[in-house]
Amino acid sequence: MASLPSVAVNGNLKLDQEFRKHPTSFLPSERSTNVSYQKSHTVTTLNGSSEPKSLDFREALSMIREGENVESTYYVPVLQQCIDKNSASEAKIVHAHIIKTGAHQDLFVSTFLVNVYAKCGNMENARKVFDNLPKRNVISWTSLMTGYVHSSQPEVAIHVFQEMLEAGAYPTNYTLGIVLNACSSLQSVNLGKQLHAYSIKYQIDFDTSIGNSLCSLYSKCGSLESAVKAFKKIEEKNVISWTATISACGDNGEAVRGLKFFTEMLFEGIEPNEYTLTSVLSLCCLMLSLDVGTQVHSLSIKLGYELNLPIRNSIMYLYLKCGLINEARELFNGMGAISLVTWNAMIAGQAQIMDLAEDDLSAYQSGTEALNIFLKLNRSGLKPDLFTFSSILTICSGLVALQQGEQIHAQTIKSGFLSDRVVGTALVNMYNKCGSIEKASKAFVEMSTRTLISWTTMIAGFAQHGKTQQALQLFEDMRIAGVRPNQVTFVSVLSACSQAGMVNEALGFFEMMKKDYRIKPVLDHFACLIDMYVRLGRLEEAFALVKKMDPAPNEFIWSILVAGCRSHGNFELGFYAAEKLLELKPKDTETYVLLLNMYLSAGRWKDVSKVRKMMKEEKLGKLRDWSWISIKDKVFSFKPNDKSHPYSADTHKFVESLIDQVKSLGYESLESLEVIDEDEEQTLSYTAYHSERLAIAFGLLNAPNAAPIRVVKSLIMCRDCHNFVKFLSTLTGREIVIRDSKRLHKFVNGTCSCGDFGGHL
DNA sequence: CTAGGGTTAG
Repeated sequence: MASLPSVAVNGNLKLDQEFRKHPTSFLPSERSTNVSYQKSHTVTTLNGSSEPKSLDFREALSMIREGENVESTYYVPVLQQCIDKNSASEAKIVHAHIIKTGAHQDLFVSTFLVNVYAKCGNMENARKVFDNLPKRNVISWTSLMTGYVHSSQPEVAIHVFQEMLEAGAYPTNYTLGIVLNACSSLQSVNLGKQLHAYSIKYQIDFDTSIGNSLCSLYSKCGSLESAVKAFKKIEEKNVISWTATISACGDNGEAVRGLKFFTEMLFEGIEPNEYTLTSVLSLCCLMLSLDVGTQVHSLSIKLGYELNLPIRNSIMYLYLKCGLINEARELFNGMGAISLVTWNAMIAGQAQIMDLAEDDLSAYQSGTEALNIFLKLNRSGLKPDLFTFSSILTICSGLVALQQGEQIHAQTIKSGFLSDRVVGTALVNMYNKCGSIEKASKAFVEMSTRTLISWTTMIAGFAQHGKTQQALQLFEDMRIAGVRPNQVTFVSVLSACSQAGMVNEALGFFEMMKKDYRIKPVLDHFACLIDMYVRLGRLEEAFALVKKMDPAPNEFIWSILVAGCRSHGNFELGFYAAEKLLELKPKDTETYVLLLNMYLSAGRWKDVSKVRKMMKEEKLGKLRDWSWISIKDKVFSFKPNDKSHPYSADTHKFVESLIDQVKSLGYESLESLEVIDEDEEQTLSYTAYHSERLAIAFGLLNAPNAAPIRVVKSLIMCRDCHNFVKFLSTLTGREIVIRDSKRLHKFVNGTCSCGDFGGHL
């Protein structure tokens, strides 16, 4: 198929001229004759009864003998079976038989054959048969288009539509529905709107199949209101109409509204089918509502869908989203037949759990679990698809598992899924999160097309790596490319400015966001600005902004201030902020640790012991210092002063010797005031064996020479360790990447990408 | 008409 002129997708099809030739094709009478053609064609079966009988297709074929008086309709039930079984290979056998008996001369049979190949996804054969048709009619055109839409070639479908109009064929309501579906896949609102306009003009916008397609078209293009309008216009709403509307709400994040439609539908006495139920379950995922999910589950069992795979997949995913890992796993193990979607849901669910995990240990566990599932999937014989790859790359990002990530990168190239924009973006993010900005930008540059999220990811990557100029340049490039930044993009842009202390630029972008893009600032934007002032020690300005900001400051904002005031020694403001923090986030370990550190810094020892006592009384959990490093395929984890490993003696000794060596470069160990681990009731913890030091030392001893060291840490790095690692990077000439609970640190030659911000260290 | 995917911040 020749490449499609771009005008067909984005521009004007000159529908008016084409349709004006045949305006009557939209009239209901015309429509019904078209539709009835297919349905009224009587199915005469071999035994003469008018009831179609279920037969094995080979058996059926053997009864149609060459040379005998072949009725073309003999083939109908046989071909129908191919469709039901979705078997293109069986269709080929029947096709061969048809040619032998000469039945391919029959227009009805060959038209049906186009439909069979299209439905079974063999578009080459569908097109071949179509091209050899003695005569084309609306059914063969529409069958061909349906096939292209279902085999993810919507642009070809639209091209076929164009051909059809040029050939002077009459589109039916069903044809228009299919073209609208193609528009949805292409996100081509323009063409969709043209078709909509014509359906209004010829007064068929109330038609069920057109309305259904319009509803999902507008939904996919992000316009829920238009989708609902299209739905309301439909005179005879069927299950599909309701389902389309419910999933439109889900796709646009309005789960509650979707549920309302669902209850309304039940009230109207329309029975939901498997599609409806899966859509409703995905609403439950959005709302994290296990409660509603369980009710829907019971309803689906009542309606006979207990063993339905899509529904089971949805339930399993819901369990994972709600953190019920064991229930999900039980369901997973108990499922006889599973599909790729099942695997994907399992992997994506782990990514979700990882994201929501309270502590790094459980995040790490679900990450490794996901990697295991991915391995099993690869062994199962099924081929991972674009969904699998984007999820598993996200898992690698979370684990800072560069080696696995690189292997998967290779796999995406081989399988061809790297061309997918979401997979490409996930890859860029993986390299970002693993501290490999060069590979990230290479992956970004190599993408053939990019989405807003791709640009944002790359900008964030530069920002995280302290490459402010590149981040801002890319932001310009993005605007020049005509991509409209969103709220998230501006968070990254502002944080880039914040790191570099570029106050005027930051304020400029903040104004640009509000005025030029009409994006309402959210807490995150203010957090960046406040963070910027705090870094520069301009606490008064930070406070001024906090006072007048809208929305009102949350606990994050206050904790930035507390930490900032402490590191700049402004205790008066610091205690004020701490009070606010305590109001918003009481009974929280992190809050108390911040407070404790502040008292320690201020030398208020009585308050220190008071806070400690309170922490005990409140039975607050402890912050656990924990780091891990992955070397080849194995992961090694470290606790502070960890003596549990068989190799720990060597590692400890090595840390001591490293400390001695960096001292000659000018390192002085600070007395750390941070309370990292309360396990041993120490007043001040001994920083020499903070977990990341052990992990780094272990990496230096065991990873290949000159390879970068990558460590993940469960807490924020303390100032002393941060300083230590800077010296270490000079000493060893190695790149050391540490991702702590707040940010990424990439140490090269004595400097860190985080810009040495002391506020939270 | 259906289930599963990518971005930010402290």
